[in-house]
Amino acid sequence: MSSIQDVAALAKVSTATASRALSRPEMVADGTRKRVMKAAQQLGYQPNVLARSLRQRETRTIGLIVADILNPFHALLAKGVQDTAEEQGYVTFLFNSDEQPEKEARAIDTLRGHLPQGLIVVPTSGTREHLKTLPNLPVVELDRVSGNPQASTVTVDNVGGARAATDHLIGLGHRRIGLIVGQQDISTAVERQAGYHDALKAAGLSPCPELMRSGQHREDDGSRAATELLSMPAGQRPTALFVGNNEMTVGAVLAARELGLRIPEDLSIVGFDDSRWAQTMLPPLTVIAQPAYELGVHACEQLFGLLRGAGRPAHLQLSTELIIRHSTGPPHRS
Amino acid sequence: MSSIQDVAALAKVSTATASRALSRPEMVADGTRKRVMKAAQQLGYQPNVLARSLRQRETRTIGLIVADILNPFHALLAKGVQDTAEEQGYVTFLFNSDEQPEKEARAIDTLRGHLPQGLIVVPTSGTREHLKTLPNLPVVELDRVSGNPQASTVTVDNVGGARAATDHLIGLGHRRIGLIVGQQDISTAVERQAGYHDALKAAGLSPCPELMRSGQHREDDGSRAATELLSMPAGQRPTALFVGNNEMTVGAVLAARELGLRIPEDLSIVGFDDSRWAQTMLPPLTVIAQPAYELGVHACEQLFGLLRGAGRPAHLQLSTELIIRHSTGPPHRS
DNA sequence: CATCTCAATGTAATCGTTTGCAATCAGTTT
DNA sequence: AAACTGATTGCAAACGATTACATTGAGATG
Repeated sequence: MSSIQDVAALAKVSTATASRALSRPEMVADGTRKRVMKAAQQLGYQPNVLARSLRQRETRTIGLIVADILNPFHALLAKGVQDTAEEQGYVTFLFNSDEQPEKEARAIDTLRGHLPQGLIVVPTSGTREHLKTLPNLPVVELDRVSGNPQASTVTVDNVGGARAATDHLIGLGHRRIGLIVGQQDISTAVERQAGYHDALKAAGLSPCPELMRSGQHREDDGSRAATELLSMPAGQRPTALFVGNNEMTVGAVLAARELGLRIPEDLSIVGFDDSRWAQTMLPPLTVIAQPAYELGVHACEQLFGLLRGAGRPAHLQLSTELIIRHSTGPPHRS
Repeated sequence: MSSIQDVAALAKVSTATASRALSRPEMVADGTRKRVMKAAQQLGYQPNVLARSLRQRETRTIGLIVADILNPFHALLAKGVQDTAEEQGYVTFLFNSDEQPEKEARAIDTLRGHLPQGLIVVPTSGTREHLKTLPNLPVVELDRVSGNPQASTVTVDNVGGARAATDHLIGLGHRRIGLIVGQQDISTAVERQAGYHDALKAAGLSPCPELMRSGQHREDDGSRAATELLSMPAGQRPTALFVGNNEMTVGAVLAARELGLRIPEDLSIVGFDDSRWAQTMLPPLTVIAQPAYELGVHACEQLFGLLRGAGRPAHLQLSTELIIRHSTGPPHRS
């Protein structure tokens, strides 16, 4: 790799002038600038980002930690962030916490040494604690919130979404509606459960703990929870399920199939988060859709706001949309 | 952020000693080492990777460019690479080419300035050209090959996989077997087409151009191609399809449904690449499964081999596996 | 006791940029 | 002609680490 020294030598100027010719063209005489440009071109010169960042104390990188890159929702978040960052000339360091606080801690530690100028994180239960090692870094929490008062947040209206899902089921005539959500230490699970509660109460139904399950976010937790709920005796078994995230929804659908329940005749299902899987499964799934890519974009924009010195943390909430497909219908008489 | 200067000052030693205490403990007296360690601890010292890399001319980072992070296959590749790199203390810069050579060129340019020690890339048609700007960088091509003689490659046995898929269909009694693959400038598409050819020839069937379609890798290209093939008059219409990648397979399945064809009664389908979607669609899809995560792991290991100076490029080919589910069956008499 | 050895530490150069400050020089202005 | 201006350019100091080389001093050796 050729350095700016080489360029300067070839153009017969000092490194200072070479540097200025490339990054502050207006400070340099026309002829000189052209000579330097040409030299740079000839040598295929590419500035060494490390040296530049070191000197300028500005790396033009941001960190991004998602909880599960294999989950299409998170992949979309990541793409939204990364595309937006790139537009602004920023490079994204992408890490995966795999929902494990320890892995997240490691990612944060690694990140620290690379001096990102900001961090976007889909928090786990450990995030609030881990972020204390980065006291002055602008942080945006994405999709979930950790309770850290310093951080900006970009989320969806989980309560409203869950409420809409549950209302939809109630409107179809369901009275025993099961709930399956993720871990109780993740904000989205709690909020979606709250929306479910609200809807039941508003309809004069009393939330019943036996119909509610929570677990990890994984497919098999969803499948286990659904199997439990659906194995209840006929009169007590829920006639509909609201499942709080896409992975668990897959599990729930498979469990229902396993038990020979027809959807929607024997069981209605609403999932949270749309996906191609939801669109193409049979029957196509009724869902609460989230603007995943836009969440990522907005998180990144929020972060750039903070970088430009928009002092106080902001909280942006996007809305969700109920998409009615064919996995929901009136309950079977039983 | 505190620097090694701060640590040195607090421990009352020179920066040289502080540095040694932290990275070459054996060179430093016990007592001093402890003092330095403690000081580092107290200040929450984290070495500045930029400065270190600049001095050591070794960044401990690698670049990874995948073609489509939203495609679960690529997400798995990425995870395999990243997990493996992390184990070795390397950080991965992940970029997305979105199958566009220009985006890939930009990614490579950005990467250059960050001085990665190696690059893993899922090539597009432009890769061979773009890599010329990085003449001395160890490169591993993943999943596809660009024809660059410098690069190591980690791929699957596409010819064999496609042959197995086609043989399976032939074995079931199909004679008019349609082929849908990606762009002809991507090695995997070409190889899978070759495998399909081989199988037909070996069975004494003559490959028929009207039954073969290629397009971009996207779902709608698959759907368009399938619609064309399946709209042929009854006697000419293929009774089975072999589709060369996961995205296009989705499109093909949806097109078949759209046309009211039952799978596998009216149409058998074999896809390339297994996925959750393939497992859970109805009926579950017969596929050629690829070890996606392992591909990523091996690519990373190959790269580390090159970094440690294993001079010549190596070529690793993993095998695929035919998984017979329920999307394939004997042809309907017609 | 002089000398040698070797472990422990310090001094200062280095990596490749950017940038504050000083120097140069041509063209005005007085 | 002296002094001033302002546009170009160069010199050298940073940024924060690592490391070649020099220094120190304590114990071993003759």
